[in-house]
Amino acid sequence: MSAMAIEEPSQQASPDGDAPAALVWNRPARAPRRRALTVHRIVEASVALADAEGLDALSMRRVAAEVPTGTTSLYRQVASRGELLELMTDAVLGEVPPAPLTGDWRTDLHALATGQRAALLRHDWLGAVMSTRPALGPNSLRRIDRTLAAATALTRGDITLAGEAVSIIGDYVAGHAAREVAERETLRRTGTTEEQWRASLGPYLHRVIASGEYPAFTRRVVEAAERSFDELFAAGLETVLDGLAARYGN
Amino acid sequence: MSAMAIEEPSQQASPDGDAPAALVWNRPARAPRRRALTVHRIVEASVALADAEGLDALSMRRVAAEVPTGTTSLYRQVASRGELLELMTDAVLGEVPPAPLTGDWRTDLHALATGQRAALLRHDWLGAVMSTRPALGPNSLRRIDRTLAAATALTRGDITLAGEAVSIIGDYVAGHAAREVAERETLRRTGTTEEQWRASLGPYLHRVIASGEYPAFTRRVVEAAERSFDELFAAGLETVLDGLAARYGN
DNA sequence: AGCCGTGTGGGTACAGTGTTCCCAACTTAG
DNA sequence: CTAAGTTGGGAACACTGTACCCACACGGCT
Repeated sequence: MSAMAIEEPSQQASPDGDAPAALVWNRPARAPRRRALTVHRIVEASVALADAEGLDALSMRRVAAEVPTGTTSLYRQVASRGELLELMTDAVLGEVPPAPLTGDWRTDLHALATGQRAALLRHDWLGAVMSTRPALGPNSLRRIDRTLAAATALTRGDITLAGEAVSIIGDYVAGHAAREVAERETLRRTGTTEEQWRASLGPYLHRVIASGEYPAFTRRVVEAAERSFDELFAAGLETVLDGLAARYGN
Repeated sequence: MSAMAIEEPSQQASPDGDAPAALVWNRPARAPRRRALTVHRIVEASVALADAEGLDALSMRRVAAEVPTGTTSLYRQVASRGELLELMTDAVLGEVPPAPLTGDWRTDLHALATGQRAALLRHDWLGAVMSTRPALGPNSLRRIDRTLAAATALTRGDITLAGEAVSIIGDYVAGHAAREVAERETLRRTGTTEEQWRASLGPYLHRVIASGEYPAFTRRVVEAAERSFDELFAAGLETVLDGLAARYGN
């Protein structure tokens, strides 16, 4: 995201010793000196790759090819693929820092939840990683901290109750995003568009409906109005916030 | 679960033709005739294996070894590993059929949500699978149908709103269970007990706290009372149901 | 009674995975 | 100009899912 200007650690940087600079730049053909292999560069390439092709495509060899570097050179910067996933998680959680709190718990929790959802949708692998290993990096902690602070305004200072509230919101957001991402993932995996997928489901759905064993489901499929994920999330989040207000709040 | 008694399709079963039965049982050493390889047996073994050793251990070769049969014989009953996962999902969703509805939406939705959570906790791989591919098997549909029916009592017959409500509850349940399972999974992966894990986190947590950048998180760690997952789920579910009551209800 | 087509079980092979061990090459210090 | 040491990367190992193909046992026919 932030274009970090990487300084070349060349001889010019040395404070004294007027070396013949012109000659330095005329070095063999060795390229302008390969940038050092850093965790940052590895994580950046990994996030781009996972965004574009999914977690399955994120093999160490593919990452190395994208950086580019040798496969096993990665292991000098990163202990394992798992650790790389953790670094990626924290990196993307830091892309958009949480806005400063307004003091109104409902506004603040709404904004934080929406931001979390945005991150989960922007990187569809994020949910899968976070539901496997706990996110403990600084960016993750910052988000948790701000959310707790916002919830404390709701629970009138009770930190235990604030923790409960944060868990409840977090669980809902994670669950909702997971379902939305699952649908995308299915389309990608089967390589179909939404219409094609729906069409391929058609015959089976008809049999299900014809069986008469699922009357409510049938009504749902036949009668119910279509709801977008955005609408559903908006409704769900309001519902949860209403519940929290009733339970803890004023 | 249900101990299905599988009939041996031996020659004895053939109605006529008094074959010399004694000789049949004295066949080479070919065993008393191997049970036929069925999807059922494969799924059963797969569920057991995934429960015991996790999804990562569920390779086709391991499954075949457990059944037992040859690896590639599995592909005659099951098209791919993905399809096997779908079959496993529906199998475990059918283990405990949903109780008949009482008519009180709150009681019914509570029971259905609790049952769903129980399934997700009983098989810790279930959440990961369901958040990758949509569950469309008969047992899954039955659960969805019953939940929709229960929610329809809340929304006074509006099936669109009932669909919303079901999504919201489902998302919360899935999110909560995912977090609980993630913790278990982490312990298993690192091969530590909860205390060991906490201890290994200690130094890092102290640095985090000492940094002073996460005041609310620090309060949470230092002051907040411990909440079990069961307590949290109970509180969260009540909160969501409260919210639904306020939004749709009477 | 003998035979033959059919379908089931399974071995081999291929392209890929994460990771460890080791070595070569380049940079810097003296 | 040499010595030390850090960094990059190749080869190998024990795995993975799955396509292809081949034996073999059984049911129905002649």
